[in-house]
Amino acid sequence: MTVSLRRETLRKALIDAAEAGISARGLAALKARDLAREAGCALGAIYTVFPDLAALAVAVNSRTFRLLDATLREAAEAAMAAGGTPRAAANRVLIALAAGYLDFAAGHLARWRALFEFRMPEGQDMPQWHLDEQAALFGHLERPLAVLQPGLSGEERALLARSLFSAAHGMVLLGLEGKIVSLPLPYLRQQVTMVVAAMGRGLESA
Amino acid sequence: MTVSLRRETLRKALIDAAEAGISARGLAALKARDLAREAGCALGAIYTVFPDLAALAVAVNSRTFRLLDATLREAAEAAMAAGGTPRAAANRVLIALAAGYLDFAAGHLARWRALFEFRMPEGQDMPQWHLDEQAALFGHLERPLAVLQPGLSGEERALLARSLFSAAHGMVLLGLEGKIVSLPLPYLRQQVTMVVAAMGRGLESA
DNA sequence: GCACTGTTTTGAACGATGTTCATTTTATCG
DNA sequence: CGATAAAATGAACATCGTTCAAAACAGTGC
Repeated sequence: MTVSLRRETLRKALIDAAEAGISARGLAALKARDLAREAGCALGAIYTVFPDLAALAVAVNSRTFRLLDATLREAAEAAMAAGGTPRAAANRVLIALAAGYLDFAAGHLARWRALFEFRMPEGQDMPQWHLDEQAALFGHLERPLAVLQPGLSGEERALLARSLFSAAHGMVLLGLEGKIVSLPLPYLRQQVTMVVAAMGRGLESA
Repeated sequence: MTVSLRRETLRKALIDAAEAGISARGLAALKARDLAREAGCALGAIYTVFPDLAALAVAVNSRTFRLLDATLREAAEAAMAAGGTPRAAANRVLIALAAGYLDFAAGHLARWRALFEFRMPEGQDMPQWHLDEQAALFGHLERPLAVLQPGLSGEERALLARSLFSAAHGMVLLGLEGKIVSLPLPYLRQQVTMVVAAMGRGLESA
């Protein structure tokens, strides 16, 4: 009992330290010895709680996904609440989701990058529960799409949601890539909303 | 004279070995000792030709960018040659570029991934000539966009080209991500062309 | 208290890695 | 050929993630 409590405490301390390190210096700076020092434990103690550093990185990414999920949910609800026709609201939600995604990425740059930079070590693959967390993000898009494209089957809608998310993700990714040469955030946001709006119009006139 | 020839030979042998290694086992498997063995040189010899392994990775990526550039040019020309109105041709070119990009990524998966997985070591940044190679890809999109959106300024068109490329890149990236859960290529190609076509329609009706 | 036993924690040690640089080899020239 | 400069070499170093024999600890019976 006390034992597992101690382990749980250490687990949290390690995730906290890893999250802080990633936020400050990026995923590549996740070093076992730094973590042990930061969390106040022995080097080997890390491996009594996580099988390896990859599992710790997944734990951090899982936190980030949950935060992103909450952020997108909030953005969608705010856009939905503004009234208007269902189609207008749905279009607003799509744009709000894209803009919200961009703002999240820009506002938590290092942690957001870690979501996609991270690769499982050779031979292992992502735990299913983490893949599910990722897939859940697409769900935010499916609701407005159901309004805009009521003729689509559930599977078709899921595919389209995935594609739209991916397109927005690409714009955010390449838009934030170079810290120096990249666009100022407001211009980038304008581009993202413009393209998403164009996709919305194009889909309606399909 | 003979000296610089020998260096040039070694340089090519190293890039060849690195390219083969990346193609077969990914960017993460770029190991100095493997390269030296493969290229038939001493470990230290690598550092007489490249300042570090990052520079070697950039050399490989540069090759890949040139190959991608040629592939996209070919795809655009083929789509252009099919005739029809200028607008129809331009729309075809946009779709052909997206599909061509997808096929390139799927057909040279590991090398294509290396283009975007690679990060410069702390403190250094990408050589400008390599950034230029990347930016040149957007140029392929600017020509059809000039037809579809003649009212745009050069800068606006460049921005839009960048955004459209980024959107397509995102779809390809996430579409090819999971080796297991990912879509079969034909379905993915259909999604990409569908979304790109929708963006084209949406932009026309802006 | 103490001895015995099983569990948990620890950090030195291991194997890999990128990079350096004293040493060795090779080339050049008088 | 001998002397000197240039180039190539690979052992050595610093830094990783990870392991595991040893030490510290916790419980139990007497």
